[in-house]
Parts: sequence; C-alpha cells; structure tokens
Amino acid sequence: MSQVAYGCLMAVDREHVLRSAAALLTRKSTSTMDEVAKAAGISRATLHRHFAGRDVLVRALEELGIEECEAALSAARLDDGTAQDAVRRLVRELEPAAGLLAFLYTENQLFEGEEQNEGWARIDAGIAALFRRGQQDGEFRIDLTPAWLTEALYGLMASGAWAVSEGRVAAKDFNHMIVELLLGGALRREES
Amino acid sequence: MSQVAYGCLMAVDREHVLRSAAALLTRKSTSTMDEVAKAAGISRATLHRHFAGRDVLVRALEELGIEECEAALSAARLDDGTAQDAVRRLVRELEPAAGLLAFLYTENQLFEGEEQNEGWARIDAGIAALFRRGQQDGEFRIDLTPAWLTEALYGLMASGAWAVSEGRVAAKDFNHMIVELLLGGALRREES
DNA sequence: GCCACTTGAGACATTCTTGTCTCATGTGAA
DNA sequence: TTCACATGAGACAAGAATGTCTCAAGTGGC
Repeated sequence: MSQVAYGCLMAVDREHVLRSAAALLTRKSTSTMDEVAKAAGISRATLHRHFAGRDVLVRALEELGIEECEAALSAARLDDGTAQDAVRRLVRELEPAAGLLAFLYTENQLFEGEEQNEGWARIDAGIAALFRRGQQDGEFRIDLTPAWLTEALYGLMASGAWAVSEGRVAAKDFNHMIVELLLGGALRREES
Repeated sequence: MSQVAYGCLMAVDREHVLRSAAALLTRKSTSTMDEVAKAAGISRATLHRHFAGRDVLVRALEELGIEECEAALSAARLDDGTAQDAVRRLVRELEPAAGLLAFLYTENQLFEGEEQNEGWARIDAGIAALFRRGQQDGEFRIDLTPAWLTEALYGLMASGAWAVSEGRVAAKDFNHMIVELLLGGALRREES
C-alpha cells in the first residue's frame, strides 16, 4: 500500500520503528503494541517479529537512549573548556534525544526491582563529574550536589520536551530555556 | 484484623486511602487496583465501593492534588513581599504534595484527548503570574517565560520527589535544592 | 441481645493486551 | 519466470486486570 522502499526486500527499518515508538510512548507511555505498530506504519505481526515483546521493545529503546546519550557526551567534550560551556554543549547535543529521555526517565520507575542498565550509571557519572569539575574550578556553587544537578538536568530536559510537544514552549527556545535556567536560574544576574 | 477505629462504623478513611494510593502510584504508576488496595490495608472490594474504577481513583487523586496546590498557593501568599521570597514560600508549602504532584505530572500525559481539569489552569495561572510579577519588578530575568518557569517548577519538584524517594538526595535538602536551582541556577553568584 | 451497616474474601464474566500461528500477497534477485 | 523472503491480515488461546456479585463475619448503636 503506502509502503516505502528501504533497502533490499523492503525490510523494516529498525531505526524508524524505534523512533516512532519513542515519539508515541513519550506522549502516551501506556500505548499498546498495536498502537506502536500503527504509529510506525507496520503491522503488529511485523513489530512482533522484530521485537519479541513489549519489554524487548522498551529495552531496545533504553539501549537507543543510552547510545544517544553516550554519543552526546562524547560530542560535547565535557572535559574541554569551562564547565559552563561544556554544559551548554551537552544540552545542545542531548536535545534530539530529549523526547526519548523523557520517556525513559519516567519508565525507569518501573524497573524498580530489577537492576538498572549499567549504561545509565556511566552516563550519570560522566555528567556528575562535569558538575563536580565546575565546582572544583569555582564556576559552580557547591551547595547543590553534582547528583542533584544531574537529576535536575534530566528533569528539565523531560519538562522541556513535554512543554514543547504540548506547545507551551517554542521548540527553538528549548535549548536556551533549559541551559539558562539550569546554569543561571530565574534571578537576574545583576542582583546583589 | 489490624483495623484502626476511625469514626463510627469503622468507615474507611478516604483520605488515608488516597494518601496510600498516591504514595504507591508515585513509585509505580501502573500499580493494579489490587496493589493499591493492599497498600491502603483494605480489600479490593472495599476499594471498589469507594472508588468505582481506576479512572475514578485517579480523578480523585487529581482533585486532591489540586486542593493541595491551591491550599499551598494560598498559604504562600504569592502577592506578598518579593517574588523571590514568594517562590521560596511556595516550594516550601508545595513540598508535602511533591510525590502526588510527580505522579499527576506524568499521568496528565494520559489525559491527552480529554479536557484537563480547570483547576490546573487556575494553578498554572497563579504561579505564572508570580513569575511575571517577578519579571516586572526587575527581580527575575525576562528571557525565561513565565510558562516555562512554571513548567520547570513542576519538573524540578517531580525530579526532587523521585531523587528523594530513591535516596539520591536527602529529604531535608529537598527545599534548598529546588529553590536554589530554580532561582539561582548552578553558577556561582560571584561570576561576572 | 438485636439490627443496621460495613468489611473481607472469593467466585465470576468481561474486557484488553499479549504472544503465537497460519496463509495470502508482493517484492526483489537469480 | 521462478524462488526465497518479508510483510499484512486475521484467527486463536493465554493471561492480566477490571467490574460485579454473593456471603460470612465483625462492629457499633439501639
């Protein structure tokens, strides 16, 4: 019908399916496999052939999120220049993955019993290390712990993604809103 | 068995049930009615007698959240003193409801099709008005929109609630972490 | 003690989602 | 053309959660 030719044999584009799933689940985290399939433009049977079950799909999304985060961390070169500039680069690199991150951030609550993917631990550590470096260099205040700043970064990215998807914030302001709030806060800099 | 006498006829304490449900659903938003009932120490049948269905329960939690938010807004006297101090009072008053807010904040994604409760619109407007006042008084920077600051406040409260519940942040630091990040950001004030 | 009322426990049908399967269709390569 | 392969559509059973019901038990007011 409205199929698009991908490669040979018209094989399903795994990347495309994951993107669609991420976009849908970000909006409605309880979407069924059928809804996910429709969103990707494939049948439920085919979706099942590529992702044996809902948990497999979510795990795949988690892997994708981890990959994108690690790629963003690398691209942002967190060890270079001032910590402030590194944070700005990090948010910019992380923006394309914001929707996926928002989904995974809340979904992680469900993995309570099980051990969480070690990838997150590495990413958390990398970001926290950046904030710690900023504190040691005297750039960042020391009364906000690196762990909290890391958590806040996730939370603000999720809030930003939702706010954009619901039209409360313009997509082009995403970066500025998050970075400026995270770094500078709401108060005017000129204040004593 | 381990029942506690409340009023006459040992009627179920609606408030207690809602509190338990909020606490459980904050941790695991997909908990079943059976789990909610067990968490409240009552049977599924009794839970059903008081809340006809899962949606009714969620709506009741939403009402509770709205009530607590409106009470917090009143208690914080958002029109008094500096906007900065008002924000501090607001977060302090909002803290007890943080867990419930975190749950509703993500759950609201599910109400996509339906119209959202007008209570939230009033609360959003009240908080946004506070940020707007702060901007007009020259306290707050004007490049961060009131709508975004409101959204960020919700997001940080949710992140804070989760971080505390998972032990990444000490409960006693909840207020400080949120208020200081929201108002002052991560950068040291002494920066140019 | 008696009665009205509420609860807990369990049975039950219903609905929704999932996971599996089969079969017809259509594509691209040989 | 012919073959191998992937897809779409649909049927099907299994499981989970829900909503409803009945019945026995316990409490408090009378």
